[in-house]
Amino acid sequence: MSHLDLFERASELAYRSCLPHVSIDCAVFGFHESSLKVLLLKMKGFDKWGLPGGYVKKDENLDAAAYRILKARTGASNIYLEQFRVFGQTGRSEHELAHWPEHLWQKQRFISTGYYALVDYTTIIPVVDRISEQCEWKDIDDLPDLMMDHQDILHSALTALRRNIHYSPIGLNLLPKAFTMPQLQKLYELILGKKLHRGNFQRKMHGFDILVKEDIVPVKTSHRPPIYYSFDIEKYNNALKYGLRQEW
Amino acid sequence: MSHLDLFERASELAYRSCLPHVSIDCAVFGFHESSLKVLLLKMKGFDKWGLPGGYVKKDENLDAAAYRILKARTGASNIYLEQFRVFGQTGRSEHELAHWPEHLWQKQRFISTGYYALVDYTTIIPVVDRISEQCEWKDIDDLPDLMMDHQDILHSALTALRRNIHYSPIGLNLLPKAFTMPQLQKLYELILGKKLHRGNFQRKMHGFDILVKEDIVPVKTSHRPPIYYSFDIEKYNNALKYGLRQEW
DNA sequence: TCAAAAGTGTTTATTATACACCCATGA
DNA sequence: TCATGGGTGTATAATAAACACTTTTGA
Repeated sequence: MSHLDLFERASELAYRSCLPHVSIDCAVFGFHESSLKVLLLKMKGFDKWGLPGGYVKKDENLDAAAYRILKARTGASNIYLEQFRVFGQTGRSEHELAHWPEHLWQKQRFISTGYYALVDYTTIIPVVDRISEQCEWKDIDDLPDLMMDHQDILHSALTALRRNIHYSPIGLNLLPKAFTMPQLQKLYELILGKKLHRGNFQRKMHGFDILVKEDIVPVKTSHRPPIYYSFDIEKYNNALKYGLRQEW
Repeated sequence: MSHLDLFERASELAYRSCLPHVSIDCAVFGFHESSLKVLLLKMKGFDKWGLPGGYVKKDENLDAAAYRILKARTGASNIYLEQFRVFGQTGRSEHELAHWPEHLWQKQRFISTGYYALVDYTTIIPVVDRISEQCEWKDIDDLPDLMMDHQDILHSALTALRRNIHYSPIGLNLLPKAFTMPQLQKLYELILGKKLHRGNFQRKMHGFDILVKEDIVPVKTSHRPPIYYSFDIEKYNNALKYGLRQEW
């Protein structure tokens, strides 16, 4: 089946079941090997990458649609999602879809709600579906060309994430269940975009009283193995209500 | 003409010129007589109040629509607007419009983008249009019953405003061109929801170096008349980039 | 003389930021 | 012995928060 046929099919389906003019775009963040990653996909027939997204069923809550879209794309449920901005400029997709036939659903003007998602990199399996040919993690510092206004959306998501760092359980959602102090620090440094003082960071984190030591056999190293921690979720959430203190 | 006839007319017009399923709701804040006000209106045929809102023309940017809606409602252009959240639950308006005929535009499901606006109370003239019978400032601490989920939206707007207080030029937009230090302090106290220490507040504000003394003949008082200030807009905006320091 | 406004001085507590050590661990 | 991680002590600077006092102004 040609790419266009695929999109024709998707178009018909969407006309029947989804709200016109309303869409969702998601910036899915993950943390791996000391860097921040974002889940991108390449649609068949496009040479640029894009954020995963989709449409809202006529009878579906907006948030529920975002969950559904991400579940299909990552296999994971219970994903941490945060709405951060609406993108409603006219002509957002005009240039990109110039060669498509007018009657296609995708050619409509869309008002897109941007969500960012925080996921545990290790538990996600990027899913390539019928209309995409690749779905991969890309390093935030080494992004490919993005389609439409997805560059803006992603940048806006990162800014929102940074602003929310003291009010969102980013550690809980971006790290594996058990993690080390250097990992946690690195994550904060990446999001805040600056180096933090190791000793003070450690003291501060322990001061919040949200970390629990885990008995985990460390991987073999040629030096002292790190201690593994997990979050005391209740205490974590409680601490977040007041904000984990700002500034660094 | 009956209320329903009016809405029928509006409905037809909207079907022709607006994007279906997409709407805007605005929380317009003003400051007057030591209290925070919000602009509410009462639609004909309803006994509850609501936030001003409207729809997006097929060829209009989302932000532009919000400006247009507010300009029509207040007569003011150059209004400070900030998008803060999307409200996309199903059945948001179901209960309220239960008795309306199904074919009306207004009976659709709407995904509504919430904006908050900061305006100078003294320069605004609330406009009653064809479909509303009242448009008035209401005290934030003494609100009437609100229709649909407008209570939520308003609450959410206030929270957003509070979070942005150090990053938005709230003084510039909520106060008249010339204002006094006690007014400015009162405004901060209202938004933050707590008393601030007068001496420290004054010192801090002067420390930001964003205030300019104005030569204004003070109103007659039986005590020392206050000094009038205005903002040095350039310095104000510059200071906001780094945030006007948090916490108080 | 009073009430509201303006302006400063000062103290205390808290926090951020740095620097400097110490020790532990496993190849 | 080295590299990395874990932990702590301490000193300084900056800031928040509180209290107090003085002065100004116009009725």
